[in-house]
This record gives sequence, C-alpha cells and structure tokens, in this order.
Amino acid sequence: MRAPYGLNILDNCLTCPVREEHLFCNLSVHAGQRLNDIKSTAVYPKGAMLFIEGQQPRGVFVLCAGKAKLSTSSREGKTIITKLSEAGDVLGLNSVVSNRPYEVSAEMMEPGQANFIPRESLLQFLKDHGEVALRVAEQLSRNYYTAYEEIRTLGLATSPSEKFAKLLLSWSTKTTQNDGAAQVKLMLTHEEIAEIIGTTRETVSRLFSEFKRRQLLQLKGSTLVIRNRPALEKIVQS
Amino acid sequence: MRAPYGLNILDNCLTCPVREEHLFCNLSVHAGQRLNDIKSTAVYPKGAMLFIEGQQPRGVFVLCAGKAKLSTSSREGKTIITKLSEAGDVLGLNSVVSNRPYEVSAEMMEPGQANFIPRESLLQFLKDHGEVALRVAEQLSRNYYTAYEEIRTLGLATSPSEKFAKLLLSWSTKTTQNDGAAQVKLMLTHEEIAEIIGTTRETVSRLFSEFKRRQLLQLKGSTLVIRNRPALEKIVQS
DNA sequence: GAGCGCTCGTGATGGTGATCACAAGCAGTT
DNA sequence: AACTGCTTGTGATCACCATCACGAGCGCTC
Repeated sequence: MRAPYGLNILDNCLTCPVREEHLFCNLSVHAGQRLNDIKSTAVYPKGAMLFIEGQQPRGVFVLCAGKAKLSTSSREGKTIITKLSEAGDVLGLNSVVSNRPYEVSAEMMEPGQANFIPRESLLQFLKDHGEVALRVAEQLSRNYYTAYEEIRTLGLATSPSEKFAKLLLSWSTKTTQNDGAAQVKLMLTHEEIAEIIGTTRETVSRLFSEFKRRQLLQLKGSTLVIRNRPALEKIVQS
Repeated sequence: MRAPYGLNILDNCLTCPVREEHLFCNLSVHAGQRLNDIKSTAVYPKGAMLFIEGQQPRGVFVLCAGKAKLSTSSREGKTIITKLSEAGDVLGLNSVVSNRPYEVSAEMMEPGQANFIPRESLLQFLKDHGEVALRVAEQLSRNYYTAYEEIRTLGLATSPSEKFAKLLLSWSTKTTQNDGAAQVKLMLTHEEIAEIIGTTRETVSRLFSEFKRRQLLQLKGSTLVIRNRPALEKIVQS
C-alpha cells in the first residue's frame, strides 16, 4: 500500500491541513515517521462502507477526501444519521480504544480517500507515545460533546420544526455568511435529513414548504439560502 | 483537606473496590501517591450540585459513596436525565480533558462523598503519566458508548412504552436475578423516570398501570419486581 | 422515446401522547 | 388533627405527526 513518495494522490493525508486541531498533526519526527509506516491508504467509491455497526473494530480511518455519513439503525430498519464527517475526521477511534464493536456504520457519501491504521498498531503506538494518548483523549472528549449535542437535539427539542431549524442553523454557521444571509450547498435528500432529525421524509418536505412560505429560507437549484436567521433562532430557542 | 491516614470515613476512596475497571486503580506506587496528594475529599448532602451545566470545568469528581444523577435542560425548563452515577464513577472527566463547559449538571440523589481533583493538577498528572492518559482515553470511550446508547434510545425507540421497557430491562440486568424474576429497589419518582425516557409524568404513571395489568411487573412497597422478562424484551425488540 | 428508479410534493386519515385538570394518598411539621 | 408539600392516579380533550397513497418531476439506460 505504501506508494513511493510523491505518487499518492494525497500523500500528506495524515497531516491534513484542513483541521488545526487535527489528531495526528505536529507530531515529533519520530512519531510521525512511525505513523506513516503503519498506515495504509485506500480510495473508496460513493456508497462504500468503511465499517458497519456491530463489527469488531479493525482500526481507525482518517478521512482525507470525500464526505461520509455515520448512522445507526434499529432492527426494524429505522435509521438515524448521527454525524456527517469531512476530510480530517478520524472515524472509529472510540471503538478501537475501548475495543468494543463499531457503534455506527460509516458510508462514503461521495468518492474519497482514507488512511487506515490497524487497531493493534495504533494501540501499541499510543502506548509508546503517551503524549499522543492525551491528544486522543482530547479527541474522544470532543466526540463526546458532539454526541451530547445529539442527545440534546433528540431529547429536548420536541417538534420536528425545532430540530429542523436547529439543523439549518448548524449548517449556516459553517459557511461564511455575507450580511445575514448564508448559503449552503445542499447535498442531502429529504430522506436523509429526516434521518438526521429523527422524523419522516414527508414531514421534512412539508417543513421545506412551510419555511419557504414563511420566508425563512429559499432554494436556488441545490443551493440553500438562509433568509431570516433570527427567526430560525427563535424557533430553536433552547 | 488531607486527613491523617485512617481518619477518613472512606480513605481508600480513590481505589474503590466497586469497579474492577476503575480509572485510578492499580496505579504505580508513585502515581498513586501523587494522586493522593492532589485530591481532596468532601461530603455532600442530598440535593447538592457537584457542578452545573455550562460552568467552566473546575475538576473531576470521583464518587465514593451515594448516587448522583446527571441531567441537561433546555431553556424552557424541559430536563432529561442522561445517567445515574454510582460509587466509583468519575464525573466531569470529558469537560476537564477537553476544557469545555460541563455538558451536564450533577446532583446528589442521596448523601454521599466524593474526591475532587482540580483540573490543572489532573492534566499535569496525565502529562507526567502517559499510561494513565491511555486509561483515561479508555474511560472516555466507555462514556461515549453510554452516550450512544442514549442516542439510540431517544432516536430509534419511538413509543414511550418501548423506552420504558428498555429502562426496566437495564435495571433488571444489574441485579442478581433469581430464576427469571428480578427485584429492583425503586428510588425514582415517576417524574424522574419521565425525564430519563423523555416523556411526561402522566405517561409514566399510565405505563406503570398498564404494565401491572399486563403482569409484566409488580410493585411491593418500593421494590419493583420484574415478572415476564421475555415480554419486556419483545416490546423493546431493537 | 419508452421504461425504470429515485426523489419530491401533498392530500386524507387516524393514533398517540402531551396537556390540563382535579382528587387522593402519604410524610413531615407545627 | 389540621396544614403543607410532594407524589401518584386517571379522565377528557386536542394538536400533531406518522402512515398510507398517489402523482409528478428528473435523470439514466437500453
């Protein structure tokens, strides 16, 4: 898997510039070298499953390019999407560290590339480099916060409209907003949005209609324009 | 705060025998000694708040005696209880490690005792003892799993009865069950149960009535007897 | 262009649980 | 015993949203 230097599409994958707080950035030369030795890179098509909920943890995936969605399902087929991951994210870390089955499934939403670090190698690496272990702990805490945000959304927000507004706001903060109105490239189906906020596809469709009617948002092709941000915040109000 | 050896009510508090996987057990002599130096012990009455959601993290609390409930609230006053902690649990670890505000409030449900370890001291301790940092990471992963279990409960289980059954089962597995029927000391009000499963007090009352009628459970004073475990599992079915 | 698969819009309907309201039980205090 | 505060039981009502159903739009392939 280790290609000669310079031949990889994204050779600096482990040190993605995308995230300043990136887990494996700014390591000592020695540690960086060793990480480079135990990682392997692969390219994935859209729809590829990096891992599936319930599987024994094989290792972690460091997403270099492409987006992935993390989801968990009930036996009856109901699915919730718990996170949308982007380049720089480390997937499967919790399972590897605690040696429990993957708690979610990870599916590529578009073609991408990821580094894989086998479980045993990573754990040995962490034992040898205590300072990295602490950073792993920090990353896990951040994951924990994300999970808690999810809990608050699912448990405290009562109505679908509240959750929907919350989701829209979380999108709009990510983008550079020019004087109030924010634009977001929408690349999710209504079905997927429904799985994020825990409702049905029909309800999401109706919410779009309603919010358009109330001038809260606008749809230009596949670009979502957030009008009237304050009104959305008022709907969320938690 | 450091009492002479043997004078504390629970002097071996940091090495509680309650949990085998306890975070601060089986440390090296040196590390254990140092932990002992930076910790301080306090006694809390029922209703005492160890920390409150949104506060800057002062440090972690190692619960030695008594139970505590962790909860998060929305601005409108709706509250969900996310975890019931027992002796041996470490509270506030995530916030301290990632230096973010406490994501929950911790309230003593009965009189108890806890060790406090200030944030700075703990972080320095972890930097000096890489092997403990790894164990902290493991603990954080376990917390993460608990949070995910919560997400699955809130997001995937649709009906209150499903969540209620799930809660009952989680209680019954903790107790030694003699031939099928499990007994649990019930020390929660219906209101609190409602806050755990995310519904209303009235619905919980009705669920109790219904489950009693269907012979799924029985109430002897404040002792809850789980009859017909399989039926409960069938209700959960996820 | 016909056919197929996927996504989206929207109406009709019905069940379910939140909400309101009130009474009763129970413990502790004076 | 009367009072107070907290908890529990239960009825009545009603909004809301899941579900079912169907048609339309759109891109793709054969």
